[in-house]
This record gives sequence, C-alpha cells and structure tokens, in this order.
Amino acid sequence: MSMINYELYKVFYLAAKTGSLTQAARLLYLTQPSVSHAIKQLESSLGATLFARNAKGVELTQEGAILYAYIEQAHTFITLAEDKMAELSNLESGELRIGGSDSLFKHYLLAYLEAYRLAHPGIAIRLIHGTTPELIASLKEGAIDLGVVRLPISDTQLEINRGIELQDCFVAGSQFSELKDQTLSMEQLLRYPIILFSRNSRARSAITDLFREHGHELTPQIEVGSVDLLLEFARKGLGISFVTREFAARHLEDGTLFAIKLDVKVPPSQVGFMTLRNMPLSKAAQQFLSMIG
Amino acid sequence: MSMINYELYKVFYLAAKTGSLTQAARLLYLTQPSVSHAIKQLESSLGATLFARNAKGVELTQEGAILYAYIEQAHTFITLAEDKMAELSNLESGELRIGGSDSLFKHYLLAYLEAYRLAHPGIAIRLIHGTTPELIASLKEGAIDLGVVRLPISDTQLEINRGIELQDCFVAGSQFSELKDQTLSMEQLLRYPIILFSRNSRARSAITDLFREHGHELTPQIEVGSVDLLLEFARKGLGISFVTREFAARHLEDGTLFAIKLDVKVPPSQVGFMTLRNMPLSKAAQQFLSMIG
DNA sequence: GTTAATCATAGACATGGTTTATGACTCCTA
DNA sequence: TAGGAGTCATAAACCATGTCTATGATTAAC
Repeated sequence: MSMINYELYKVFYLAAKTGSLTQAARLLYLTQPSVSHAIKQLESSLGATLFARNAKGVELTQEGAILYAYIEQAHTFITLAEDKMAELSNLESGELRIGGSDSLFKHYLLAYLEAYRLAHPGIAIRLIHGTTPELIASLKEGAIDLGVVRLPISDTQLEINRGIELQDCFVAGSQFSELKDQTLSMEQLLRYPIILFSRNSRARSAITDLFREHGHELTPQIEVGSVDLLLEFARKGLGISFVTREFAARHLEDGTLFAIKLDVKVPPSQVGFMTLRNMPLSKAAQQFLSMIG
Repeated sequence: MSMINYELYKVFYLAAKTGSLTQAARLLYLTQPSVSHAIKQLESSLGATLFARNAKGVELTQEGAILYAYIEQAHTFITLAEDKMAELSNLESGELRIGGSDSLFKHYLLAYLEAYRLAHPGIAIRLIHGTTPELIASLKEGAIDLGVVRLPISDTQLEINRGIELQDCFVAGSQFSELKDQTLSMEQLLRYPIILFSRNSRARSAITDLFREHGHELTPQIEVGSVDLLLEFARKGLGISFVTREFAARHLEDGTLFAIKLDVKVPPSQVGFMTLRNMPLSKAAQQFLSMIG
C-alpha cells in the first residue's frame, strides 16, 4: 500500500482547481512555499510530475490531469460527507427511531413527537412497535435508537431514563353507575365482568399479581388487544376495564367512563426510556430525550 | 469551509473497516493512542460521536455509519487514483501522442514505435499528422506530447532534441539513365521535368531557396502530396523527384531509382523532436525519447 | 480471579510541516 | 528597455502538530 498522506490530495485538488499554488495556499490558510512543498512531496510519492509551473501559475500535466479526475471525485464525496455531518449536527436531517407500544405512542409520546417534528422537520421519525423483549432486541441490533416501555427493566446493557408515572385503574361505564360512589374490595370487584389487555402485557401481569398476593384470582371475561378496545368495551357496558387512567382521561372527563375506587392501592407504573449503555445516542435522539427530560 | 484534515478520514476509514483502532493503527504503522487521538479529533470537528467503544473494539454509531458511506467512496477513488498513477509510472498504461508528417512516421519512427509498443503494450500510441505550424499549435494546446519535424525551428517556447540527419536529393528512374554518371549543374537539371512535394513543405522551400540563392527558379512540372507519390512518379519516368534519400533507400538499392549528382551540395536536413519547454513530459513520452536518444 | 484484550489519557518527544527570507524567472507596462 | 509585480523554487530555522511511551480503566473470556 502506497499510503500517501490524504492531506496532500486536498492541497493538490485546490492547486489544480485554482491553477495557482499561491491561491491554493490562500484557501488553505498556508503560505505558498508550504503548498509548493506539499505538491513536490506528492509528485515524488507518485513518481510523476503533476504540474507544469509557469509565470502565471500552474497547469496540470497529462498525468496530473488523470490524477485530478479521480481526486475531484474523492473531494466531492468528502465535501458531501462534511455537509451531511453538518446537517446531522444541526438536526436538519437524520432519523429518529423509537420503539414502544402503540398506546404509549398515542397517549404519551404524541405531543412530544409533534413538537419535535415542528422544531426539526428535516428529521425522519420512525416508530417501531413491539413488546419490551422485542424492543430490547431491536436496540441491541441497532434497529432503534431508544425504546419507551414500562419499568422496571433489568438489563445491564441498558441505560434507563425515567419518564412519567402512570396510574392504572378499573373503569366502567354508565351501566355500572351504582358503583360510582362506592369503594370496592377485590372480592366485590370480581363479581363483575372484567376486561383485560391480552396476555404478555406488563400492565396485566402487574394487576393479576397484585390480586394473587391478596389471595384472589383475576380472570378476565373478555381479553382485547388494544387500549382503545378496552375503553370502547367499557363504555358499551360489556364490563369493567383495567386501563391506564391517563389514557382514559378524555372519557373520564366527559363522564362516559368513571374510575372505580378500590380499597387496595394499585401501585403506579413508571414509564422509562431505554437506550443502549454502550452506544452513543445520535444527535436526533439526544435532542428528543432532552425535550422530554 | 470546515476544512478537516483529510488524513483523519483515512484513519477513520480503516478504523471503521477493521472495527478496531488497534488494527487500524497497525495498518497505518502508527500506535493505538495516535489513532484514538485522530478519531477523537475528527469527532470533535464534526460534532458527532462516530464510534461506540467497547471491549472488543469499536462500532460505528448512526452518524458514523452515515459518514462511512461517503468516506468509503472517497477512499475508493483515491485508491483508484493511486493505482492508476502507479500504472502510469510503470508504463503499464498511458497515452503517447506524437505529431509529425506521415513520411517521418513511416520511414523514421516506425521502427521505434514497434519497439515501444512491444516493450509497453499498455500504452496507447496516437499519431497526429500535420504541418509544422499545426503541430506547434497542437503542442501548445496540449493535444500532443511531442512533434517530429525538420529543423531548424525557432520558437522560444519549444525545446528541440536533434534526431537523425536526412539528406535530400534528386532521384530519377531508368528513363533518365543517361544522367546516372554525370554531375549536373542546376541549369542542366532545370531542363528536365521536376516533381516536388506540394507547397508548404519544409523540404521544398529549402531546395527552392537554394536554387534561388544561385540565381535559378525551381518550378516543378508536377506537384504531389506524398513521399510515396514522389517516388512512384519518378519510377514511372514522369520526371525527376526531389526526395529524402533515406526514404528512397529501397528503390535506390533495387536500382529502380538512382540519385542524381549535383555540383552544388544540398545541405542535409536535421530531424528534431520538439516538446514544450514549460510542460514536463509524461512518463510515456520520456521513455519514448530515451529509446531514441 | 486472573489474564489478555480493548480504548483513553497524559505528558514527553521529535518528526514534519510551516514559515521566513530570498532567488530565479516571466509577463506586462511605462 | 527597464521596472514592477506576479509567478514558483529553495534553504534553513522554527515550532506545532502528531506521535510515542507509559499507564489506567474497562470489559470479556477462561
């Protein structure tokens, strides 16, 4: 490998382009002898005279012209690279890939994403949904920059940032209005039809575990696959849904749903942003996290 | 202009390609801290972290991967450039453009060109024919590397190398065999039909000038456009041709033509190789001249 | 727990690039 | 035709940059 100092090619490029060592020196913030020396070095490394020197400046020789054709291309790519990196740095372009659940995207991140998009329209936002283990795998493959999930998570390779706290609760519609002012026990609640999120959900296992700790088995009459359906089924009176209070906010406000008071405190759940401990965040992701945190 | 030291991109390229600063250092004949420092410098110049460092080596970040896509291209071009220059240096490729007259090509250069082609089959040979002023213009435009012409030539921008000496003479065929053993004066010669090369020829003006100096006007009965026709017409007995003895060698030997002895010495003409004084010769041209010189 | 990799850091060092000063040359202009 | 202003080249002093040595921190593997 000949391994010529690439910096010499920059000098050569500018000398060839301007047709003057003096001008090249000016562009490079160097002196003319320095450029002269650099060109001489390149010439001796390549074993060819690259320029004809004359009183008006320099002119490419046959060999110099051939070299220039290649170096011009190389220079173009490097310039493009520098421009691109500047864009990325200025958040004028780039990609922000977030993993999470659809409900967290919709009810928690949406507002931030809108603000982010407005502030940095050049950055493409990609939302990838999956379960927590899937998202951890995606992170480790580099398919996403960060994941938004319910805590706790224990994986030494991950770095966790806490987000908001969410309070899960049971909600019902007007068909069950007799429960509005009561405080129910677990036993009492279990007499009613229960609607839960489908298996593999962190929220679901949290609540069934809580019931089990108190000696009760929480078995749903209906299982659904989305938060929207949980809310919809509860509103239609098909049963009592276990949902995140914050996600039901609209319906709780307009009265189509109400929260049921339990005599047992349902522990809140923490939302967290997980990133790979070893992998530095992209500027786009850094900026997004800083907008939230 | 951000003007980052191009040499840093070489280090970055190898680090990214090998996935290891240590290995990159080995390829660059540097130490690992040096590479580490170079990468850090590049990162701070670009305002982005390019690598995730871990115990096994380094891995490109999102931004690093984007940069790599560009730098890989640039590196490819530079490598191609270096390969090409090595080829040119080794005379494995290139172009040799020679200007001259067809007769000089055929009768003088041909042997050298054959040898050259055999020795350097990778080099494309281009012969451009034209008059001396045309060739000088071609030289100055960079359209040819060297010109082969009759001397003298006076142009301060040109560098002249002497080639062989050619002796012009009058030749005739068997129809004029009575002249074979005579030594003619100019006056006597002028009684016969003369065949000259068409106007603008250096050889022609040399001989007409010589006659004029002696008070005679040499006016041809026939003008032809090539040396071959000069010889052909003389052989057919159409007249006495003024040709270069060396170009007529074959016919002088086989007796179809003979040289006429004049009582005036026709000064020999010198063939020269002209190159631009200011423009360094390509390797291909240097080699060619050295084969002749 | 030990070993052997990795990269990072700090400071000493020296190579190499830069500068200054000057010279040779060419072109243009008065 | 001389003078001036531009070009690039050269040489030597300088110094700053990049390099190395030495060491540390961390991680992975055995």
